[in-house]
Amino acid sequence: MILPVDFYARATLDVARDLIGKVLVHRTAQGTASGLIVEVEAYIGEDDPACHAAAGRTDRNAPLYGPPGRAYVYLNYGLHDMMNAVTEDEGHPSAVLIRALAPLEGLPLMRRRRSRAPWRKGKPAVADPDLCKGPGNLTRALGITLADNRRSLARGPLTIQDRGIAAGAVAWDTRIGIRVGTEHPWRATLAGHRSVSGRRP
DNA sequence: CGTTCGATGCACT
DNA sequence: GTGCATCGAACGT
Repeated sequence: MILPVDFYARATLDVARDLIGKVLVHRTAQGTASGLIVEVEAYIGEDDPACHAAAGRTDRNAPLYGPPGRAYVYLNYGLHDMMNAVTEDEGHPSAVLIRALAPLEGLPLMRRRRSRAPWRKGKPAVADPDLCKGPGNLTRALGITLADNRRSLARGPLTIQDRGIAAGAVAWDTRIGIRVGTEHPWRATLAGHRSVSGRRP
């Protein structure tokens, strides 16, 4: 079942917690790829210094201010596309960053996309549990790009689904990879899962 | 284990 | 011009 817009129109921390164990699916002309969400981070409002809305509204972060249930995709470090799910109500800039998946469907397609990265030329193949480990890696494996920015997650080809998978315990700790706002325990992981990036509580 | 650093594009000052 | 919500390799402990 595809998660409806209502799922996202709630407090961001609740959405983050509930996204653990759901399935991110991307259908493209090359095929379908999907993975179980095992790591997310919440970015909440203009008062959160790590949120892109911290300095107010701009052309780039406008999707954060828009309706919930849309994708907010942006390019980071000139190399990596990051995918967020926009949460809360219009005018309340907040989102959940998808940071890691456990690969489910389309493994050969993911392997092909990962190995196509310029910096992986001539390198050994990525191990299956690592295909979607990290926010830049998962967008590459699923073929998610800036073209998906603002897309509704309630209609294909990019959706998040509830497949009734019984996930384990959710662990909370501080967000990683940021220089400000590190005090908030707004990173949720599927406890101990090996596809989680970085620290693994 | 840990820290450092280059690649790379663009929004923002 | 500066600084990233990164990745992966190189090097130090």
